[in-house]
Amino acid sequence: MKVLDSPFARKLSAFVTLSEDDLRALSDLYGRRRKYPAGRDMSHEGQKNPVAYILAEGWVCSYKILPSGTRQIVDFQIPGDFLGLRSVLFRTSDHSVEPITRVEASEIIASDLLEAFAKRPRLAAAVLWAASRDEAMVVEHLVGLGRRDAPQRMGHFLLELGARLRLIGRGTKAGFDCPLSQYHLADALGLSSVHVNRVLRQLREDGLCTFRRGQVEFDDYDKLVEMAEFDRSYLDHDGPLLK
Amino acid sequence: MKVLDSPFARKLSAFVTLSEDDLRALSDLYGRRRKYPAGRDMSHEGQKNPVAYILAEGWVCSYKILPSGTRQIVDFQIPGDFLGLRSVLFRTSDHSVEPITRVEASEIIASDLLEAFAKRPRLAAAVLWAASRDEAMVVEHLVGLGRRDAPQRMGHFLLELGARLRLIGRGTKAGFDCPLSQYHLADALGLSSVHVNRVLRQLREDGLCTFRRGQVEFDDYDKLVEMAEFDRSYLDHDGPLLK
DNA sequence: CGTTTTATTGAATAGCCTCAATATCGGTGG
DNA sequence: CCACCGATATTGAGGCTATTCAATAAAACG
Repeated sequence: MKVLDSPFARKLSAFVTLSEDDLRALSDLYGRRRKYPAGRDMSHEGQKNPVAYILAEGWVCSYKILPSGTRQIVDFQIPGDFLGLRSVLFRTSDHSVEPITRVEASEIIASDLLEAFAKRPRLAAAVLWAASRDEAMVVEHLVGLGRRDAPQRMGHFLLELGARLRLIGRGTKAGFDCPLSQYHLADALGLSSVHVNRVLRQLREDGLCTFRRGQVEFDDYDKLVEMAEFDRSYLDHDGPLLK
Repeated sequence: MKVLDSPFARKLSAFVTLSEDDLRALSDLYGRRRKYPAGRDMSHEGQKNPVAYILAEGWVCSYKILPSGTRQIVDFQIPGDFLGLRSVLFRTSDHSVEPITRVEASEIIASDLLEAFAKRPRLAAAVLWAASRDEAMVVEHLVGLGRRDAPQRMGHFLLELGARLRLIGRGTKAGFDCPLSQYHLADALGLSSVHVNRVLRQLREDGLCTFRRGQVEFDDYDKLVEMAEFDRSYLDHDGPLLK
């Protein structure tokens, strides 16, 4: 019953009711499991091999590099997340993917995926739900970059991560383990790493949360939610319409 | 042969070869055509009626309002663009939609769409391509907010709009008609309207482009491309894999 | 342990914002 | 057709946020 308890299954089950058969179909999907070392890119912008994965273990980020050399991280993937779902449907991936920790990922064969969708509509619905949630997160990220100041952005980001991790049993309202460096935070939040450091200090001194040595602690969860104007409804919207 | 020359068909045809039959199936999709006045929202955040449209005429924007009252525009839709494709698949739309000009849009019935997809895979592929391009634009927008300064952001934005409009025959390398106010630009680019004004002046004085009285003129297209580091490859990536 | 990466802090600066005032545009009704 | 009005655009002054440069400290790694 390993699959039933995989991060992927846990995440989906939280929003779409999946039968035993659905979950079994899911497990059949999993192809070869591969490991990737931290740091070396798994795929590059413009690359042309349509492969998708489900992250089983570890964290990765998707990013773009600008001509000036600066980097913008678009999103992070944690265990249970899809990786490159879009690049299965389209030839080129338009961003690069870097593993932040050592990563284990199960390859998904595009044709298998489509077949499983045809046979098990609830599974298809669940995966589409996940894809839609990912898109909602990107939109929320965009809104934050455009209209939130640094402390709010940071708070919002940590709260979102926390909520995602709780869903797969890797975090609580008290906090979570986080392998991100301040450079990662800077590149995700559109800030300089220096300022990230200052903002983290601010949050710590204000008794909102503490990020130290790979560990995020929510010192006052509710106050942080209020300060960051974190409204998690975009994360747990209803599942797709099932007829 | 009206459909063959609709903005939507023009856009799709530029990247996926569509047969006469494909285009006819497309035209059958179009439901009632509706008009909406400028200014009043077509749909609100959290609304629960899954309707999708294809924009036939006019401009709209999708945005989110923060608790503080500020607004972040996520993207603009121009003739030929899909509207609310996601809200057909999911119950709630997570953003609001405001028509910028008077708008004409054709309602798309969700079930019709899925039916047409089953019968005409190339059409499905084309629509998926369009959806993927939209997502790529959102990502590029995010990158701009995170890592580009105001003049670059503005230049990039105008160039992208120009490229999109050219695709539907509403613009050239010389410029295009643009109904956006400086407030729209500000809310899209994450700037204050005051600063938008200054940036536009800067671009004008530098001989890059002129935005005045609803008209964008590219005074030196190549120089603007260089200054904004505009790489349009995300806009015209290959069509989807067709077996 | 030495070496590299990551974190921390200070000082000076640049970019963008807010507030506020004025000008211009576009439409509307007399 | 003109006078008026609200919406949009323009410009200045001053302030705050986040940046860059630079130097040091602390962890992490082999």
